Amino acid sequence: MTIRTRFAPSPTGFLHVGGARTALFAWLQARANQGAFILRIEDTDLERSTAESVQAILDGMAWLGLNHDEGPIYQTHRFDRYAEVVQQLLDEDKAYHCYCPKERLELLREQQMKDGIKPRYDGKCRNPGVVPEAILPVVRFRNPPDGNVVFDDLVRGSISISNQELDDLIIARSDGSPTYNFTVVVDDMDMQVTHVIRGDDHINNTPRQINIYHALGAEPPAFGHVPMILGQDGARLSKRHGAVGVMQYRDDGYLPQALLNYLVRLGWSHGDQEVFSLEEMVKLFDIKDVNRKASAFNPEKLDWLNQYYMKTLPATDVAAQLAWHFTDQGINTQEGPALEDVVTVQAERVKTLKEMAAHSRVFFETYDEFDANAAKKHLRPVAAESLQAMLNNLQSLDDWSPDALHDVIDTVAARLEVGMGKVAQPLRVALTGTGVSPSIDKTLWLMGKKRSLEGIAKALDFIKARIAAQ
RNA sequence: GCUCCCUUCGUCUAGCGGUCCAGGACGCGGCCCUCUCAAGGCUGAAACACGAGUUCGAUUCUCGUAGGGAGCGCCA
Repeated sequence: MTIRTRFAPSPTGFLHVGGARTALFAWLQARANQGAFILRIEDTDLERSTAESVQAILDGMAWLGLNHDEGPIYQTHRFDRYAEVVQQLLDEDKAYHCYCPKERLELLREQQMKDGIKPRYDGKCRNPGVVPEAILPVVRFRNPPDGNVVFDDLVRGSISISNQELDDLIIARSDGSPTYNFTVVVDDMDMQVTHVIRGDDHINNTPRQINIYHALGAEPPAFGHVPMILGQDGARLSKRHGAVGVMQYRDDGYLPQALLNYLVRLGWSHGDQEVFSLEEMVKLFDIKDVNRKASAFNPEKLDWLNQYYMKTLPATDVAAQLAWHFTDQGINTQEGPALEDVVTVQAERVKTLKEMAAHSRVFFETYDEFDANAAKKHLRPVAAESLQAMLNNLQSLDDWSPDALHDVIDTVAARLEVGMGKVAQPLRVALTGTGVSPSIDKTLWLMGKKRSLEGIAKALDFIKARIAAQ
């Protein structure tokens, strides 16, 4: 049997990390078994669904690279089908019209809560009675009155609930529109979904959905309920609480590879392995290895993975993503070092691409003035000699490579009989205006000959002015 | 309130009755390296929620307790 999974978000906001991880697990379950992955948009809530949200979800999935084989299928396009199945259930007396006004239901709920029992519909309209004229009925599913629903959850094992806990849920509203628990079943059945992988907030819905499958004469799929993701404070992550959209991670400078790797390790493991490419995940993933416990989102570990991928992915791939951030920060990279070279030297000193772009601005734009503290500390009169020596030696250097540049610095330091630091720090300030940059040879290299010489000259002027002012 | 689910270092996790005075990773501390910042290497502190069973032996099995989460909608 071909494995078929689906991701079925409702378009009421962006794709957040919790949803993204659920999608990833469903996607992996399909890919790991040469199955099919279906994307379905559950937009039956006309009030809250928006086209922008649909687009945001599509964008998020595309950025992560979680491609689907079928869909996106919109539930709003399937209303005829749902109506047909509702009618079928009605005809077979597996569903019935309910005329109970909302007010009565309210009261019932309150009373039941007060009596310490689980609130549920009391079945007043189960048996046909007088049909009130002024009320548009809803359709309720006739849930089995007794027995247990038992299913073997792929991640949690056996779960059992008594039918007496379940009530006759509404499957069609008074305006005829179908409701969630019903449409999922019809869709998963029609789309021949074999493995339903979703958040564990759906565990309680599963038994009633299983009953609907049975009423429809269909075999229920296998269910795998993955745990929630918690915020750093341990509270559930949701659109309203701390969850940011996956596209926000793009904007913040994270690589999709890093986010995917981080997400997959939240709740899933393969021994002690921490780093997984998407290919490896596909090869090693098994829904049975997913944890039962909710896990807290830990930004530091994401940072670590992000840096890891910036360091280890081909520099050209990283550079392609980095370009977006330069543009985003208004940095023109036409004149200056190749972006791959920037990646190569900066990857080990920043956590995100956003930082990388910000810290690399100096390689593309001349700084305005020296950082006061750095200049005060390093652009002292004593530095003039080494800066002048560097200027002289650099002017005649044709091979502007890190190795050659390194030799020049060594030579100057040796001749002046000073340590590397005495030469490097003033030079660093001269080149970048600050006391912090990549190793000095790499900084020179990225800066390029012309701007390096300009910077040194500027620093020498600064020192002269300083001496004159004394 | 009722029902279902969950419980190993701060965090993510390994563990599937003896191999565990519990292993890895992030983070944190120390040392080394060092031209700044990093990166890297070595190293340290840090956990089986609690209580009963079962067993020769429980982190691992069972049951309670406590704590946490979810659901109980004409939302999905």
